[in-house]
Amino acid sequence: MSDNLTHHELSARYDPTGIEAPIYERWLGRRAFHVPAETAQNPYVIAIPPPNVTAALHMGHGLNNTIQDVLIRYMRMRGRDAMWIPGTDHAGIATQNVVERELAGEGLSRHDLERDRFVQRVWEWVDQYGSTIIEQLKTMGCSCDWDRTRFTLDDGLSRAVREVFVRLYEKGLIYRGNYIINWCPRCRTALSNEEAEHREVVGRLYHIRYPLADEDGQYVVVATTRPETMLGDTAVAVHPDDKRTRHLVGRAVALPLVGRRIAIIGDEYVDPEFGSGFVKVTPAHDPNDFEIGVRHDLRRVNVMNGDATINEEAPEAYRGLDRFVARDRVVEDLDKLGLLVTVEDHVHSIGHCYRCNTIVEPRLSLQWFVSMRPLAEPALAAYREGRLRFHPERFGGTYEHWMTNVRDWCISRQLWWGHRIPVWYCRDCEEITVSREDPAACGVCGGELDQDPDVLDTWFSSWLWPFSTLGWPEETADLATFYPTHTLSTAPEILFFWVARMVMAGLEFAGDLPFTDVLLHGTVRDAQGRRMSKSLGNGIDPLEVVNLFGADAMRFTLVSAAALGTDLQLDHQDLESSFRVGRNFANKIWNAVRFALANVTEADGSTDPMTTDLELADRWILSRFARTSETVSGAFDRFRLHEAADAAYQFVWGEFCDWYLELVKTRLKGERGEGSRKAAAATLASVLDGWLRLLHPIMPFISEELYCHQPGRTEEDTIIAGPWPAPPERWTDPEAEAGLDALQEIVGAVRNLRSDYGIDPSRRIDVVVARPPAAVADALAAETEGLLRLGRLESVRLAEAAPSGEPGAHAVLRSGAELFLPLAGVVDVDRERSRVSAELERVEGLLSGSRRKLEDPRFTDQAPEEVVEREREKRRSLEERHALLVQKRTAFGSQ
RNA sequence: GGGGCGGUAGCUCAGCUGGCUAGAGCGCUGCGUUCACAUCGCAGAAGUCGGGGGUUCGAGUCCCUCCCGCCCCACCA
Repeated sequence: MSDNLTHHELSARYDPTGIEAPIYERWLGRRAFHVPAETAQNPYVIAIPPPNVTAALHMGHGLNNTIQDVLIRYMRMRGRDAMWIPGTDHAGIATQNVVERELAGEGLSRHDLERDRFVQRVWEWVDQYGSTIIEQLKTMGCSCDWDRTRFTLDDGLSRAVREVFVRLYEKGLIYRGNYIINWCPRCRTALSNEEAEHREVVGRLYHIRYPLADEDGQYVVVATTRPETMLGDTAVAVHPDDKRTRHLVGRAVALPLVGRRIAIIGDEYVDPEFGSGFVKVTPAHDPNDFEIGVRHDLRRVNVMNGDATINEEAPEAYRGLDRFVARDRVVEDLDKLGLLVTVEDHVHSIGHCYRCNTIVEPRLSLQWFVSMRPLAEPALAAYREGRLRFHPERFGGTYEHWMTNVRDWCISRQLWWGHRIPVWYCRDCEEITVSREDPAACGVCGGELDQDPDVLDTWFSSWLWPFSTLGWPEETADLATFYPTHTLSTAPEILFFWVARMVMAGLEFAGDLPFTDVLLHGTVRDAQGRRMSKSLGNGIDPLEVVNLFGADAMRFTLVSAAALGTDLQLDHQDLESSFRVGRNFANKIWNAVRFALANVTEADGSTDPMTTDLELADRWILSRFARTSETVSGAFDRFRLHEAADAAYQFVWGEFCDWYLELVKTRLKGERGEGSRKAAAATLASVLDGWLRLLHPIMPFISEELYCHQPGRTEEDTIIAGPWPAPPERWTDPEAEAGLDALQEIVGAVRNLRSDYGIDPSRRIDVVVARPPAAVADALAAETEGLLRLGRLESVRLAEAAPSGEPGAHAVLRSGAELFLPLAGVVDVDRERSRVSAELERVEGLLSGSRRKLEDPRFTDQAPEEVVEREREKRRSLEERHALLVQKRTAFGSQ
């Protein structure tokens, strides 16, 4: 709270500047986010998806971390020991790339520095820039337990990585082998299947003649999208049953340009329906060909270097050429030899490096892998047994599909930044040492050891995050108390990279699921629906938004725009229009409270409204609050944050401000007596306090600020710790709701007629309500004063019937009552006649539909009783209105 | 080649297990210096819920099919 600020000093406009930061400091000062393991009875835990240390905060982070903070704050107020673990990821390739780029600016490569100095340099970079995103989260209001901040390269987490590697190795689930992997020639490292992003590109399909060896003039035709790989061909395959081609099995072709004699083999892999029926086989550059090679014991000729230039395995003419230059050269040379048959455009999907977008080269390489099948089984079972849930549910299917078809995970990376692979090779014997501790010498022969130069995939530390952050493999109090965590909120694109693997790791190493509920939020897009990205320059900086409108405005806007399972659009060129909803709402809240606080005393806030002489409006708002409270809680419980935001918004703006405050204004001034004032003030104070709490998870700053301004509260009081509103059952009051509903309808009808007839807003007029049902009459009697004020009326009169023969405006209400505004000289008979006719027509339509339903015994027999009853009620109301309207029209007709 | 998502007012989207006289915000039109708020108030116009078929007493909601966007997965050269 701003120092000693009283309600008199609240400005007419909400300005979050100068309010948010001190509140955050106050929370920190009270250690409001910290939960000691020793005292946690009923924990609720979220582990943050650790942002890359290289990352700057973008709207995706804005959304995801808002969601997590909303859940954490909600649970904290509900009395849970809500603990949110923050931290960052070392992001192997991404971070190494950033620093290498920086070096390039100095004309250096990492090799100029050598390994140790390069890694040192990355650490310096991380120390300097690494924590900015964490600082930025604070600006957004994130209530993380900062004492528990972790980094994936921390000592503790590194220990966890080694432990896991060794355990998997000992279990036989980690192996090393020569396989075709995805290779990024720019990053010069292997990638996992997930790290190769497949995108459709228009390429070419080249049809090439391979002359039969020992058979002048005869040839076979193969097709390929990567002609340069022919330099590494070691066979041509046909389907063994293909009548056209099977007779050639056992013969050989002379590989053009290379001159190698290679066999024609029969293999089931070949699709006889496709193309010529002949397939070139390059075991070192294609996963299928690799498999064929295994079956037929073919040579594997790797024709490329790590940078995808052609190596010495190929004829001299091509050596040193980049793969795409070589491709053109090969095609050109084949053409000159008359061996190029056709070239056609061909759309196909090829892998791109997820970090630098370079086209990935499938390449034979010696790498480390994790066998995933055994790990996937329990992870799949957990989902199928309902212990692991996805929101929205459909992602469960995606998860299941991936798990079912999971392939082994290539975990070695030819990088320097990351967790070094804990494997040592003996210089003197064949022994491989895999160890938790760095070994001094070969355990078998005592020879010198060399550690494997590679590091692990960055996700190999991320998949341990929910428990490595809590101290695993040590049996810490944190681990015992806070594991398993509860909710994981993240973007769907890392479902496989991270979420699925965390489930496997949690079950395998920590003995339990890492979380029970996975919340996948949508993508933040720009006004044209494009994904926000640095390269498009269409991103929005959350800090800029916070500066302009405040964190609460941003958070509210994001939450209310992100319905479960949907993307959200924001206009980066018009921040005001994008975030106006939240900004205006914050201002509305500010002013509502400002007004309320000017009208309640300390005593009012501590009075239980139920002990006062409640009037209709009081009973109504208490009832509405009770319902809203339930809706909001239910929505949070089901991860439907947007619904919670929506319900709170509608209640605060549409009910509390638009109706309740308007209705109690004069009462608060004591114009209707002290008892009436007291009831209004106590109700107001109570409901206000309640909805500030409802809003706190989404709008933590303004709710905290205003909460402290309430009478009787001091800076010692905070809203953050709760409690969450739990309105008593007896606040719910259907009768009051019906009464106010009737009042609202009447006010609405009066306003409508006034507006229609262009009656000067300052002119007070009379109204006649004819034949109101008792409940409506009671409501009118209870709130006559409110009705007069809101309808800008001079008087309201109840009557048996609307005056006939008198010029005026008419409306028929849902209750069957009739509204009449005597407006001699204003109301135009023709106009009134057509109004009534139009209304009659509408009612007739509805009525006939309703009758048709009720006359059908199948409806009355089969539909639930309450539905039928509601329909009868509707018909009754429509019939009355219909009769009245007919009467009106007749009256007009006779004039 | 599989799988999924979306198509509801001019725009962005809600509408969950079928009961809706289909909603919100923005925009638009008209009115407004009512003492919390013009970052406001009041009123209004605006929808064949993508097309067609089906199930049902009843369909925006379920099924089939077609059209149009988008996404994910996949080793057809």
